[in-house]
Amino acid sequence: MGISERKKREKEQRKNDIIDAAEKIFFKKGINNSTMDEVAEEAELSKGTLYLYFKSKEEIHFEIKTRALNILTKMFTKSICENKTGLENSMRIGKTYVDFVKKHPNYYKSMIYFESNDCSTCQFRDNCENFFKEDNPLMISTKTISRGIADGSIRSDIPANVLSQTLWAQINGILQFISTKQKILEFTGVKAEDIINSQIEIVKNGIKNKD
Amino acid sequence: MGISERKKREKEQRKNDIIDAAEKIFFKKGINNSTMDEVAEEAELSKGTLYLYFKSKEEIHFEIKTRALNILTKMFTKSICENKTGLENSMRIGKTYVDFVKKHPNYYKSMIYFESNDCSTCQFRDNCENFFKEDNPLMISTKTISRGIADGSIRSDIPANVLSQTLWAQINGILQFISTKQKILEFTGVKAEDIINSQIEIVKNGIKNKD
DNA sequence: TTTATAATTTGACTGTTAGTCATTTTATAT
DNA sequence: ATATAAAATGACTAACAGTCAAATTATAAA
Repeated sequence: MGISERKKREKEQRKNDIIDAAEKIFFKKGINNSTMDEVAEEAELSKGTLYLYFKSKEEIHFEIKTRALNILTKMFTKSICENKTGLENSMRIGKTYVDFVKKHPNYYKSMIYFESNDCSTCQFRDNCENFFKEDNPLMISTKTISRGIADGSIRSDIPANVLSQTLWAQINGILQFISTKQKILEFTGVKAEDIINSQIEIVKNGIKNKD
Repeated sequence: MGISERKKREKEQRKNDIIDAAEKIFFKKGINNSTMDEVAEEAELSKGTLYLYFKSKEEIHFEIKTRALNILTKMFTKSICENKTGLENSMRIGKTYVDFVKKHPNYYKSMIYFESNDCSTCQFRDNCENFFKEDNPLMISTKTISRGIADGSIRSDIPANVLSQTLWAQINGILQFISTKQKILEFTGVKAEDIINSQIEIVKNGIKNKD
């Protein structure tokens, strides 16, 4: 039946409209200074309606984070060149993540917002949930590293998934530092760029194969 | 005059008692599920009194974070051996941080709680404030790396403060990953220990001098 | 077209909690 | 014993996430 299909589509559309509205508000004022009433007004809906589509404010924010991860996943995928080594592609992925943060600082913020809660205590949905889907940044990184080990460009004494998670954790730490500790950078006269370059240097030397 | 000195001492003592009480409550239930009324009850004071000693709930939490950083600073200081190379001491510092997280998981959580807000938008006090004091973990790390560059154990092409901040950011990322992404570890069959060892391997190879 | 039914939306309302402040209690000085 | 200053109180306010009975709108049937 065509009507129920249309309704489903409309429902999905409305969900997206709400996320759009929330994005505008959250990105402008920060999630903690944004109210559901403001989101409702931006979406031209009543507050009650928001709760027909989402269980909570946090869930809306989770959806924004999911958008962020989807963008990042696509960028990772694009950054891989088939004719380059695994090591080179791994480095390219890292640089792509840096580009992502520069290009989408608000999406990045929505990602790190969740990082302070551990998944075991998360209320409604899982902090890690997005990483059990087939396509996600960590998975892409792991595959790339596997290829790097296979093609001999990356050291083989650390399993690909361990190495991948280590690098993922590292780069997250680096990006979080740069994004949240501008004052330390200023105070010590260090440029974000310096940290990035230093990170690249360390990783390159740290993971390359030395046969 | 003895009385005003005693009063100052008592005031300091009371502040500490309040932080103690808040610690008990926050560590048991998590800061977001703890109320100021609960803290007041634990401290055997009225809620109003809490606000004579602290401007806000967040400020109390900030004090807990400061305690955490003080403990970590002491542990870092202790872990340094004068008769070891700068490289060895840098690695020891990293391992000490891991020990800290194992020994004081709640203090560690109180540290990462602040990491999602960037300093520029912080309301009352600065996310980075603790790092402008003479003694702090990052400063100790920088000094150690400087010595490592001087004694020839650490590569000299990256300035000590840049390298130090890079490693600090890295290890924070690693520890945050391990603390908050247990489900990913489980799902992929990776042990926290594996990540740590992998990190150690990468850093050692990444920063050692190769004359 | 009219009426009945189902789906969707509304916004006033509730409960919770951070933070305030006029009043009371306690400590010090005279 | 009295006056004054310091410290503590807890009832109160404001803000806001989330709810739900009632109203509105869309679809189906007569």
